[in-house]
Amino acid sequence: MVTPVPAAAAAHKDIGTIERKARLRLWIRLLRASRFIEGVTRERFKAQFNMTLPRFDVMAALYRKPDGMLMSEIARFLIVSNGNVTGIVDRLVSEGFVARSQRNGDRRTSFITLTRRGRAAFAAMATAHEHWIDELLGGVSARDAEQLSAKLKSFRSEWESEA
Amino acid sequence: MVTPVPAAAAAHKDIGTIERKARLRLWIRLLRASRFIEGVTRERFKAQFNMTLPRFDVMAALYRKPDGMLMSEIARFLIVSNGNVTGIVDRLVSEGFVARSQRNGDRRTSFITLTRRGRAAFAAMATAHEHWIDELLGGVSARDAEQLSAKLKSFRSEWESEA
DNA sequence: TATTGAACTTTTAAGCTTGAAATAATAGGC
DNA sequence: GCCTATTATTTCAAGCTTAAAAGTTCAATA
Repeated sequence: MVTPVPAAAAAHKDIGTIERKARLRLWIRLLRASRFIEGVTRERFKAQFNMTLPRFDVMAALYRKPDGMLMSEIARFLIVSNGNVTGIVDRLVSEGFVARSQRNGDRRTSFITLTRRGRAAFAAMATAHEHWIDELLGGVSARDAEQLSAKLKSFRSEWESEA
Repeated sequence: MVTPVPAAAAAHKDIGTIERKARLRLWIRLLRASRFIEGVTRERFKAQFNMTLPRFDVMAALYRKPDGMLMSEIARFLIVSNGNVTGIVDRLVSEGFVARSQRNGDRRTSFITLTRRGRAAFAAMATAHEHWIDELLGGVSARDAEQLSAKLKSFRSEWESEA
């Protein structure tokens, strides 16, 4: 006959299940926080700079690489599809923020670069953006932010090496 | 004349700037991790269940509320626009996973509920989803996950109360 | 050099997303 | 009972996103 042990009720769920639920909860909260922050920044980019998040992201990627990037490099860096980048770069070109420059030797590809105007516009937006994020993440101490960043960095590189 | 003090070069940036940069770095890493995880889960939902992430999200919201939700409640819970939910619920209705039921007394609104079929489909998908997230967040210990969840929870509620 | 396969990009269709405008119904004040 | 403001939803246009297909160019090799 089985003797009931009320205090051990939690043991009905094994350790794996408890861990799994904890990670799922974390994922849901991460997602909600991301959506919230993206919503706020999207609105402000639109209102103050007439800019969208995807275009800002592409400009941010290009800002780090004065010599330019290939379309596929931008896509990989931003973790989006190639076809996606085509449309966004098209719009940035028509706005005069980026340029496609011919690459001698390979006519399949071109280097995408920020124009002078694009660099200036990005610098202004990036400053504002940095302050918005600082405001929105104000509840996170610099120390926590560093620790968490490091954790996320290793998480990413683990996966990237497999893929 | 200013005496150079090489060892104190970092002091040129004040504390505020350092904190701001740390939070920005955190945000960028959060965003990249989210995109990566969403990419993996999107593929698997499509391949294994012919389901999209937004539809799964709506079903997850409804699963918690057997009595149903208003369109605007779903939108608020998922942090998306009202118009967005209309299209997603339309498709879920046509797939037989959710139903709109008349609400006596207010003809503007209806309660959205999961159908029996929707509940069964969701239960299967949710189990798979939970395991995918567990796998993808395997590098995060249950303890870390709990701590971080708590941090994110308070972050959200601070903001929600202001908005 | 002709062919074949790989690399890179664009196009396409379907679906997601937003913000704003349009619709519809309710509630409250007169 | 009307008028008005409010509430809730849908529609719409523009843009974002993906996966798959198609297009273009290059590189290797027979």
